[in-house]
Amino acid sequence: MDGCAVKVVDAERVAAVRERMPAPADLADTAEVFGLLSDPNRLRLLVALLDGELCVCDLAAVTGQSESAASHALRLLRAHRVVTARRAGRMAYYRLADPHVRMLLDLALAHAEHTDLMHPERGGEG
Amino acid sequence: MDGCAVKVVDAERVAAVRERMPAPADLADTAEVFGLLSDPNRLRLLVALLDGELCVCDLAAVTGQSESAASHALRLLRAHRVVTARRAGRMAYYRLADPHVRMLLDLALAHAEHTDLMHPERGGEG
DNA sequence: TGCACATATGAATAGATCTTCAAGTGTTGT
DNA sequence: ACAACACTTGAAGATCTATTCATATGTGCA
Repeated sequence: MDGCAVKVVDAERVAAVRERMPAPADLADTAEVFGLLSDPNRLRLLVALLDGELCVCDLAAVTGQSESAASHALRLLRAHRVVTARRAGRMAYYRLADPHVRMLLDLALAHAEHTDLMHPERGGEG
Repeated sequence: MDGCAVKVVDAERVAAVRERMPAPADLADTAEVFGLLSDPNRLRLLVALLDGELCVCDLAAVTGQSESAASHALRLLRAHRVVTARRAGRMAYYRLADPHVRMLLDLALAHAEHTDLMHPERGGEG
């Protein structure tokens, strides 16, 4: 149960916190989801999809990246089941597949905008 | 208003979605926060701090990394105001500084564990 | 069939990130 | 002052990630 090579000050606290630590798999999974949201272009893609589905070329246009880049990003998101694709002829319409990611996006963006209002000095985009 | 080099299928939708797209600075900021949460070790650090403050060596012990690695990670988190440090003699006690990050963590972890219960086949840890 | 289109994919390069090791800062106790 | 301690920092190397260009897949239309 203990294989840690560093010293400990408050052994009791450490043990308690370790107890409550989620399973490594859950942590890894969560970190991966956050990782998917950590790229501005992917984030733009997902925000664009909050309103509903869009095809790849429109997603590329909205997010200002090449279709190839968008496709690569969507592929990643698809692999992690964050989005799903619906094919209609030669078009592919993507939509958000994960309500949990939607919540994360809503929460994070609301706070970003809110924080921006409260602390405009931290950076802005004139 | 339009400097995009790719073609568009549904110009109206594209324009509308562009309207609703948050400011680049907000997007960048949000992506950065997600990026901070996208590393398993940093995530562990933050989860450990959900209960309250801890010193660096205990954080290192809880998260199973070297003190150096923990310190580097905490430095990053501090730089982005996700955690703050309180100094007490030669110890440094870190705590979560950003309620918004706390919400993100709660939400994401709850979902990870929940999803794990519902879809255990996606991966598990003995 | 053949061509144009919408998307997908692969390979390669450039850039970012994480971990480690070594050394630095400031504090406590003798 | 000195040494042990808790933490911080810098630099280097290994690994990951993102973007681009070229090409592939598959659809629709003439």
